[in-house]
Amino acid sequence: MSKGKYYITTAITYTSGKPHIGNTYEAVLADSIARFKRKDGYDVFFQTGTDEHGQKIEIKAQEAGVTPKEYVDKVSSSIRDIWDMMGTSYDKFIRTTDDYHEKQVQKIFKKLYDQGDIYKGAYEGMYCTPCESFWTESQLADGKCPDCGREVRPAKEEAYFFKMSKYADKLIEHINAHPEFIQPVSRKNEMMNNFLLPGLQDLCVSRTSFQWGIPVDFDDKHVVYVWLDALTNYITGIGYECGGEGTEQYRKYWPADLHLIGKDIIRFHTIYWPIFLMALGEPLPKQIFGHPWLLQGDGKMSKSKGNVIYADDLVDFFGVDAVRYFVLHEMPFDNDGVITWELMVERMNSDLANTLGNLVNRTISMSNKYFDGVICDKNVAEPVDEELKETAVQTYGKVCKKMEELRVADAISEIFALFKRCNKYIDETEPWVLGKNEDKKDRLATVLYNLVESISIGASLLEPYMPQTAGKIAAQLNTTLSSFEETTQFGRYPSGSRVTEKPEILFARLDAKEVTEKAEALFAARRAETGEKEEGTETLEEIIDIEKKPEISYDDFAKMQFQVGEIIACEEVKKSKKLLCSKVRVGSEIKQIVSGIKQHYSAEEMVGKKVMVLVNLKPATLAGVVSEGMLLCAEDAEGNLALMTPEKTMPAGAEIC
RNA sequence: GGCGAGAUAGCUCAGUUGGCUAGAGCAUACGGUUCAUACCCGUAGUGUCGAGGGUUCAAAUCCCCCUCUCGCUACCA
Repeated sequence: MSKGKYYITTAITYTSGKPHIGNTYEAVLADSIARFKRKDGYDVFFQTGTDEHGQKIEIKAQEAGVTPKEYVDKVSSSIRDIWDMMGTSYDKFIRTTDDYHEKQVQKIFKKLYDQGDIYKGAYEGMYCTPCESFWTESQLADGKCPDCGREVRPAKEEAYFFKMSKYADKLIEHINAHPEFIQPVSRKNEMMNNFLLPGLQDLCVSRTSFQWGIPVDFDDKHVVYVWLDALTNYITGIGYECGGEGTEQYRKYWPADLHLIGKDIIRFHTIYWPIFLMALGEPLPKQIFGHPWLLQGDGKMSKSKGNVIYADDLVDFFGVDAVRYFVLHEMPFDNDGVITWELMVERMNSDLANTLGNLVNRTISMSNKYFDGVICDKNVAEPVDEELKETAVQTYGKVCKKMEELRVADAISEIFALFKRCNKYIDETEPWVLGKNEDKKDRLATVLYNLVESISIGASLLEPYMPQTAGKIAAQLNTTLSSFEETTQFGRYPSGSRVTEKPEILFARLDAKEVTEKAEALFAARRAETGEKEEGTETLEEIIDIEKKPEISYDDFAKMQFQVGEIIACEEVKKSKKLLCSKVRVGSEIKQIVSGIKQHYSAEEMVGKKVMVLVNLKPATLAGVVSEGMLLCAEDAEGNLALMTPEKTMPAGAEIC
């Protein structure tokens, strides 16, 4: 009976805050695949969960005045609530703070250390004691400190590293031998060309800069790097035991058949994760699919704009299944999808309300009108019936084919093609004409039977994607949903059954303008709310935390000379995407300074600005152009830059101290 | 700068190994119908298939070059 096991995972969601619709999309996509496979006869295990360690969470908890654990408990359960609301049928919701997970991660770390794959090394390579600075190999000048020219030595700041290079060749081989391993294939090239072929750097797999992580049990100053922690959830969640056989469940389900992840974390899943597994001697997952993103159409989503769309907003407006339909349908295979309120309404009206909802409604209405709701197959067939029946019984095969390639949107379209065919069938058979002629009663009954049966088949196929709706349709038709196998036979609907008297509207038509206005009001309210909070607590917008650097002495600071500079000319650096070359007057001197800010400032608008310049920086050549200093900028979390300018008018050359 | 993807109807996109008047959905217009949630069915479209050149009996499809967009990556003092 069973077609075998199928283990599918989503990425685990980071518990730093409420997930937006993009995260939810992944859960719904995985869910529809899991439900499809389950119904298709596979023994499915679907795992999702939350990733709960790291510095960001430590800081967020501190801000909120709670312990990290209290913080993640709250966020994790809210994420789980959203997944539940969306009807995701996960078999396991793992949290990286679960004790069995933490224990296994510690064991894994120890094992890798004992077998020499993880070694204790120095972070950032070279250290110059007088300057108290770390330098990477590439920063060194003739093997010496670029600052003072003195000898450097390996750093004292210790950290654990993983020997990535040891397994690189094996991984390259594997990827080449299994073209389906990384999906979509375009991602495969990126990984190969940018990381694997040039040679992998060893990965630092421990941190000492914060506490909120899994401690390295034999060296408790260190916590395990979040990715090593997070990735292993895929095995710990189903019972992996380091150094042992693992549970029966583990032996049954591993390796995973599909890791569904966002395209932004492909690198971790296609390089680091397989290498960790190789080191552990475990088989590699069969496929990693980096899905595209769901973007908001009108400008980027941001909390400060107050226009972030959350799953529960959409559910309030449209209902769970409509949202599931939308995210699944609107997401193409390898391009990013767009979400706007207008598009939501359009899909809602044309596909859900008109094509599907109205079809069910009109069919039931006619059944009630002509036969008091009793559906009987009188077997008065006509040639037109054949085409409908054929479409109905063949849909499963078409859906299946699309699902094999993970083309979920296309699979759903196939089902809707059946519903459209039903509408056409009504037009062809003209039941209202048959209804006027007593001799045609039996023909009319047959037509309605065919319709009800076709709709039942469609609903059964729709179940993995829109489970609630499928159930509602079946209930209105007073039947139960069929297995996939059964949808390939026409005529399973029990003749003589009675459909509901009063069909409930499945999807109400919506007015785009009203919805947009309502959404705008919601956002305005939200902005007002965050605005109040800002005033009340003095926390403005988003705060950003960056990695802390070691304390420096005043002498260190005094070495740097900052002055106000006036930009008197500026042009683009031809060969570069990001560089602008400015002529900056600093006192009586004119310096040429190259800066990576082309994406934020045009050459024209640079001219005339008074900016903060680090003037005594050693000159360097960038993209073939000499740069004799540095323009200072502030940078936000998205990488937007703002030049630092004096708050009052100051002459070029004024010292900044 | 390196690697890669893409540019097709107003919009979102399909077009397998080059082959007959280039397609689908939505939106638009017109016609039909009335069971139904002003719904459904049909018809009609418009396209220099990004620009230019080449191979071929034949190119949206292959080759060259150009422009633009996007992704990853490097640089971003």
